[in-house]
Amino acid sequence: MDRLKPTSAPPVLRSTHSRRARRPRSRARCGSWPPRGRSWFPIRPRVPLPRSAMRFSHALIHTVRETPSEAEVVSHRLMLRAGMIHKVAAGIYAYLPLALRSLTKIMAIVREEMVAAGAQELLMPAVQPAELWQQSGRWEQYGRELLRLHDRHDREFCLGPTHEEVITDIVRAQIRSWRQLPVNLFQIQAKFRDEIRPRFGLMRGREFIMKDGYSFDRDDAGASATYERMHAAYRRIFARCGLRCRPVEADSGAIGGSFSHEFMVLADSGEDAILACDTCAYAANQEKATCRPPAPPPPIDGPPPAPVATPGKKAVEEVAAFLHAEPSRFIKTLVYRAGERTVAALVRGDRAVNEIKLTHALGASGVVLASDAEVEGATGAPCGFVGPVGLPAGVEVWVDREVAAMASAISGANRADTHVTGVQPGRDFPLARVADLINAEAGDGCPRCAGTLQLFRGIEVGHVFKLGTKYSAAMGATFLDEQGEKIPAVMGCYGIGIGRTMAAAIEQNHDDDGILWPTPIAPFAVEIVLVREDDAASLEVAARLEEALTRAGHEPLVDDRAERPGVKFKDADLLGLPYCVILGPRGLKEGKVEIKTRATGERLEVAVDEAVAWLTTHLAAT
RNA sequence: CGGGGCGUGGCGCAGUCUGGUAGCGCACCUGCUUUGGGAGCAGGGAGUCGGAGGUUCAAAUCCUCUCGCCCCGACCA
Repeated sequence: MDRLKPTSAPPVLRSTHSRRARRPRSRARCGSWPPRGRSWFPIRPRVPLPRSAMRFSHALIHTVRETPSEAEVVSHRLMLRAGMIHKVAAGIYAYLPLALRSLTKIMAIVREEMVAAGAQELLMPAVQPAELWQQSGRWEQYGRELLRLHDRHDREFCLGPTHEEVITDIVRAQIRSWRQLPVNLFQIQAKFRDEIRPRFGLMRGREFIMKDGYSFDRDDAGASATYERMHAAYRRIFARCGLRCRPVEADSGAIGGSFSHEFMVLADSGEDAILACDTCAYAANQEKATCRPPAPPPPIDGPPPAPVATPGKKAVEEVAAFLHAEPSRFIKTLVYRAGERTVAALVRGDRAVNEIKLTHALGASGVVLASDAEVEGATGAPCGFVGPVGLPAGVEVWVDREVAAMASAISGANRADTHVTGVQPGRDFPLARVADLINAEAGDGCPRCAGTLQLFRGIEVGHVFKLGTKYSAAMGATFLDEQGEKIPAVMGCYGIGIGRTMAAAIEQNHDDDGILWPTPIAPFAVEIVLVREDDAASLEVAARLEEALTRAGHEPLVDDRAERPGVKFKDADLLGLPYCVILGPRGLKEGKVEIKTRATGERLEVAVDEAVAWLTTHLAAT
């Protein structure tokens, strides 16, 4: 501020913040006036560009050349470099103007499709009373991910990680009769989940913007129809956002329920593993995916199990190498604690236990791998030498389907430094509890057809659940049916991570230079690079183009900064708007501008007067 | 919560082992030159070295405690 000495230019003359524009182009041209020091005699452009959000020189867009060290994935890195987001705390971000423009477009698409599919928008509070969560039973179930607060009267609240409780509270107060159903309600709002480890920028934040929708139907058939309608709407939403995405069958997780699909954007940086058939449409999250069940074993009648010394060999790999046998010939016995129960899970030596499947099989709320001491206490054998033959009665034995189908296997002997060979499931230990307990892997057979499963990584951008009556029954969201009978509504719930969708779009659409925005969700449609922003003729054309494009509904961003052209080109590539109009004295001499298509790098020269029409045609096509 | 790492101008880092003038690059400000793919020269502003104790004549540096952030794992959208 103290720099504004009498010699500096009066503010009124700062028609633009362009450094060059507010000082004489050339000292020589001005002779020796002013004699020395700062110029107070700026040349104004003939067509001054007023301050505007669409002028780079005044927009809050601060690009950086260096990659911030915290960014691990490309979307995070590019969003930081392009000045789209600002971290306020771990997993908590401010959305700067550029990001918000894109988010707003995604939200508009979501709204359109949700409304078209029969849903109504509402807005619920972010802060929710503990009471509602106690009614659904989730106050206890939901762990520390639920951020709990106390108000000044010491009453308990939480920050909403999701809104089943509140929506059910609303509907039970509003809905009395079957005539009012079905209803389908959604909101777009900031959610808060106190993630153990937020990471990857907007991909897994603690606060995040989510579209969450909830449907209430009279019966299961109605709920299924709504589910299908939402499923279809989601496909349209993600397609319109320019995402290549695939619905996969999913585990319904803590929200509870019976049937669910996740919408996965395929990306190497994805946190979820997906198995998809190479032949049919089967695709599922690895948490849920099954593979083709094994063929029943040929009947054999081998000798009884024989102990074999395996000193110090604990891991399957070690024992397998020691005995010169394939890991797939082993039975791996993993001891879990599920509440008060002690469970032995038997899987083939080359397989990994899927704890979610095990939890479901047990009907438990969760399982934890037992500690070494617990293992030894329960089985009498040190960890690494536990096996199914001769386990104490207190241990509940669960057998994977593949193990049940093994003709003869090697397992721990329940004695230190010893394994047994020739173990025959069914003969040497009971097959009372058999289930699918393993992670399906790439190369496994498809459960639906003769195809083979392949492994992909994906980012979950949307999730649809059929909830059933879990919340409506617990919280009394009932209505009277045609027979005058009071029954709970059948619910569904439908989420879309808005910020995550934007991040996923960048994951899927970028190159070494920056983002390649899909047109429908690009913050602006076109960037006009003023090669020489101090050139009056260029400014005049830029102003005309900007106005015409705006009138045509195209939202241009004009880079009028007093930077060298190279800087502007690099930033244009980084921001990645679909089209870039390069406007400089060189082309203007022939009445032309250059239009660059960001995604392909194609450039062509068009007459100034044709640029708007060209862009209109091409923007409409994408 | 377990394991690992990092906190030094807005950003990226050096300096810490071996205590002694806080430094570099980018960004920012000023001037001049330059101007179609991240310019050059000159000048300048900006840092309680995450915080609190302690040791010492002297602490970014050594010790103790604490807070924050990042990565791997378990958890989850």
